[in-house]
Amino acid sequence: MNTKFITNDHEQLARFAKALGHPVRAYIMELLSTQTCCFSGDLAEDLPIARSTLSQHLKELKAAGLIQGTIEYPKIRYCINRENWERAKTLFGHLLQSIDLTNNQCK
Amino acid sequence: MNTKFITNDHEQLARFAKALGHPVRAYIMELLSTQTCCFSGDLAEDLPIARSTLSQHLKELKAAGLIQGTIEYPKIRYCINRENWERAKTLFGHLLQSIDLTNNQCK
DNA sequence: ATTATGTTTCGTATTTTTGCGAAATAAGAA
DNA sequence: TTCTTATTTCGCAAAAATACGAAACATAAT
Repeated sequence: MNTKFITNDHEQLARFAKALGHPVRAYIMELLSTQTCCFSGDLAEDLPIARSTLSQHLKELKAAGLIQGTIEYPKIRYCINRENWERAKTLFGHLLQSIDLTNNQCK
Repeated sequence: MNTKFITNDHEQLARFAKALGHPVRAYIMELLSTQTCCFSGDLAEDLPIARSTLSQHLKELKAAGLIQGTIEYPKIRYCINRENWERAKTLFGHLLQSIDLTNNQCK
């Protein structure tokens, strides 16, 4: 996108939103909100998808910057990327809260 | 998705997130956070995309329940869908805030 | 050196998304 | 009735997302 109206913030928000835009990925992020870390294998036991598919979802979350992985052979420990999560929090928070619905109603 | 782990909330969050997962749609929602309503034609003048493409983005936001349109010939007035926006606020808010990053760090 | 383990990458198929221009639509104005 | 206006729907093409199984990978254990 190249316009003076669509800003980097819009692009970044869209990138984060897109990453959360699949039930499996939403589930993973929610799981990481209740426990500090997780492993691909544990997720695979809960989810009705192939391990290779799960791996791709993790890859996408990582590409969007929402998670990061550290190798602990033979496993890989995934956890939230703090810095980017704060950014997502700010961007979503701004959008969601700024709308004062009491004053924002089409009659 | 059909698993006891992925809930309706995950599905709904993903649906909202997916709708926000494009710069143009993120822009539109942000615009609707600063002004009560907008018209497709006004958006079209700001955005570097075809009107038919813009129309599809509006259609998707509508399908996700984030906006609604009321006809005012020859225009259509778009505004936020209050009820669903509250739901989105709750779902995103829950996910984003629940993560206490001070206690959620992989060493 | 071989095997075992947890995970990813590769190759491929299917579906969905994104985008455009042309045509259709619906109602008000002339 | 015909024209104008704002927007959508249609038909299509190109790109991206989703999914799978098979093969590859990297290291630790045997």
